[in-house]
Amino acid sequence: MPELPEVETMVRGIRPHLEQRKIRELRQCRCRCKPISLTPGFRTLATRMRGLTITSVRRLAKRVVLDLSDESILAIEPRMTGLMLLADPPDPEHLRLEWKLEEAGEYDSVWFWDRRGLGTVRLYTADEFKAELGTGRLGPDALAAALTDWERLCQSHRAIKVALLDQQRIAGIGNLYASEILHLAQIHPERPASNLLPREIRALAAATQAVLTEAIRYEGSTLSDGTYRNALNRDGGYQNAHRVYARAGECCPTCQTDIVQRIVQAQRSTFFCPNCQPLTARRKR
DNA sequence: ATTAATGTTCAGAA
DNA sequence: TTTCTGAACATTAA
Repeated sequence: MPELPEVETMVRGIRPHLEQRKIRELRQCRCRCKPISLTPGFRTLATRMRGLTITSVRRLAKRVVLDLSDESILAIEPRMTGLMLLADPPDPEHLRLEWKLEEAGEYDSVWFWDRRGLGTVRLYTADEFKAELGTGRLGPDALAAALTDWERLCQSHRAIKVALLDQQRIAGIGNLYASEILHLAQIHPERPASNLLPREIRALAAATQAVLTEAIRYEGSTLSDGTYRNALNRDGGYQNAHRVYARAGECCPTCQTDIVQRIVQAQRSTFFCPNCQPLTARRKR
C-alpha cells in the first residue's frame, strides 16, 4: 500500500529511535506464510548486519533505507502491505523480521510486518546500491522533481495517469495519489501526457507538491482494509481528505456538481470528476 | 465462489 | 523503440 507519504511517515516514525543505535541481531519471525524475498538469504543477512550501527534512516522513493556503519545499505520495499513498526503490530502472524537493538532505548526492536508478503528486503554494498538504485531505475523523487523532469515525463504518449506511475520518470507516486494529484490539477487521467499544455505541466508539478505534502502532514492514508499504519500502529488521516480516490458515485467535493467516476487504466482503478477534469484542455489564460 | 486491493516485474504481442 | 496486456508474486476481505 504505501506510497511516498506513507513511506515518509514510516521513516519519520522510526528515525529518532534507530539512528546511532547498534543492531544486536536480526531475527526471522516464524509465521506459517511463505517467507518474503530476502537478498541475500536470511543467514547471510543476519551475519552481515549483526553489530553494525544504523547511521541514518531515509526514504528513497517508496523504500525505507538504512545506512549502516560498514557502508552497506539496507533497502526495505514494503510493496502492498509492508510496515515498519516500533511496537504493537496489527497481528503477530505477519511479523516477518525483527532487528533487535543493542543499547537500551524507548524501543528495543524494529519490525518489518507484511500481510501479503510481497515486500522485499535487500542489503547492498555501496557499489551495488549505486548500480541498482542510483540512476536509471529510479527517476527524481516526486517531492524534488524540477520542471524539466515533469517535461520529460510529458514526452511520453501514454495516458498521463499511467505515466505518473512510471517510477523511472518521477519516483514515489502510486495509484492512490495519482488520482488525487490529477483531480487537484484538473487534468483528465486519459489525456495523453504529450498533449498537456505548458501551464498544465506546471499545474501537475504544483498539485503533486500540494497533495504529497498535505498527505505527509496527515501521516498518510489508511484505507478501509486498514492495512497501513504508522510506526506505532496508528491510522493515517489523509483518507478523510481524499477528493476522488475510492469515492466513485459520490458527489465531487470540488464542484459539487458531477459524480466521481471509476475507470480502469493499465488494469488499475482510476477515479476522477468529469466536470473538474475535462478531456479537452480548457482554453483560457 | 468471485473480485479487488496503496506495488513491481516479466514475457509476449501490437 | 514504445506501449499495452496479462500474469505472477501471496493474502485477505467484501
